[in-house]
Amino acid sequence: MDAPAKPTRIQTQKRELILDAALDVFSTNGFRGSTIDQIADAAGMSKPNLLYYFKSKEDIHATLIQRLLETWLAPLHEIDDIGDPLTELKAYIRRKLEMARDYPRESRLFANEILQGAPRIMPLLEGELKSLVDEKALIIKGWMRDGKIAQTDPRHLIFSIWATTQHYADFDVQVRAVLGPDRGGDGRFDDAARFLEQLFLDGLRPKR
Amino acid sequence: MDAPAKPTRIQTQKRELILDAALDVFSTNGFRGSTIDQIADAAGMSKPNLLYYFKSKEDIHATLIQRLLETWLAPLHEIDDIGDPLTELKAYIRRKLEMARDYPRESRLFANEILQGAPRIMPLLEGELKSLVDEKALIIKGWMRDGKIAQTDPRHLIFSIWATTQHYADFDVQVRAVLGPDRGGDGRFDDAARFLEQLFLDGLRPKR
DNA sequence: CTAACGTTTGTCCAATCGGTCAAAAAATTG
DNA sequence: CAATTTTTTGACCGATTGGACAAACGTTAG
Repeated sequence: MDAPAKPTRIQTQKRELILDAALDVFSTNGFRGSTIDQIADAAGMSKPNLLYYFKSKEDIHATLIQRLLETWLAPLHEIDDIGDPLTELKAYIRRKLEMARDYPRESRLFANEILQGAPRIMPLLEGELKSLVDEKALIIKGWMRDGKIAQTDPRHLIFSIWATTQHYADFDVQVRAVLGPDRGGDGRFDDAARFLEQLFLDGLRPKR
Repeated sequence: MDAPAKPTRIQTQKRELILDAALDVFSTNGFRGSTIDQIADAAGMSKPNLLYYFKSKEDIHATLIQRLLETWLAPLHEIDDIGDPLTELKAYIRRKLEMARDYPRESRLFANEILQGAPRIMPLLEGELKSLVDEKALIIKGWMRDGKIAQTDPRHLIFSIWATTQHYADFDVQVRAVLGPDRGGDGRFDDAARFLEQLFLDGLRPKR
């Protein structure tokens, strides 16, 4: 009957250590570009030892992806039609930007997966993600009908928020290179936050 | 003295064929995720035959990247302060969106490179790209001083245009999955164009 | 025809890959 | 302590990889 056999303290610790190292490696090299040896090195253990905790490279990656998705969609879940629409959207943009700042590795892991055609999470995109977006698009559409925000395509609005915020994680090296060492430092996320708020609220047309 | 020995007709033809096949393969699998055999298969020739035209996998990739960058920055080059600022920016957004539609493979190749830390093009980002952005940021800053467009950060404005347009190439499978088979079709770029124009011009705050 | 040159491929090689295994080393339990 | 279980590792395996090479094939010029 093979009971699950609850994990020892060492097991949970080491598994966590491996997952953190693997996130480093996978997020910068992609799945195929990463080797078990690299991950084992980064985790400070031998390859067979790593394979004692995870039965394959796929297994590590799958665990990582699954965990990622839970936290990744949380900000979108939080959108509801209770508060003020513009405040709600501003808060969503801010949360997404904070995630790009605080969890850039997760963002890049996700980007790598999508770039390569999402072979491992396609069903999830068409299922859970699509219905979540559909649901939030309806809320946004309601705001538009009530004249609370401008009339536009709610789905492309969501895309544009994803794109602009995740850009600071996924294209980090480019952003840093262009801004130079001065503003490539810590201030760039504050600058981005200010800019995005203005863009999404009022656009570029000058006031008159 | 080893003259360059001008290439035969077959050589230029086959090299082009290989580059096209390699663009397919590299853009969906990344550099390390792609094999010479895959590229050779896609080009309809044997591996040694391919290596007769390019001396290594690196060589193919480098050629591809170099070529990409020439065309990739062309739209940004075209921005000047002769025309009307808002029209100029609208045109830039449109051109970038058309490139995402017509050259998605190039966009993904670039994204893959940046995601992995831009190991092969870092100097170019800090040199050519940075100075080009600096130059255009100055033009945009001028428009802002003249009150032609709203006061904001010109560099983050450029980032947001890159992010929102390239998103439709790099995250294509996600966009399609979320929009569903109906709007995942051909119309999505038109929808995106309409949405982005409104976003960048007037934002989301309702008119009153 | 034949010599010269450009093109193509089958075969091979060393390095690296994901993963196995048995045996040693630690840790835990009685 | 000894017995048992968990953890760690060195050695190894078959498959895949990037690339080399020489031989074969094709084409063209004399």
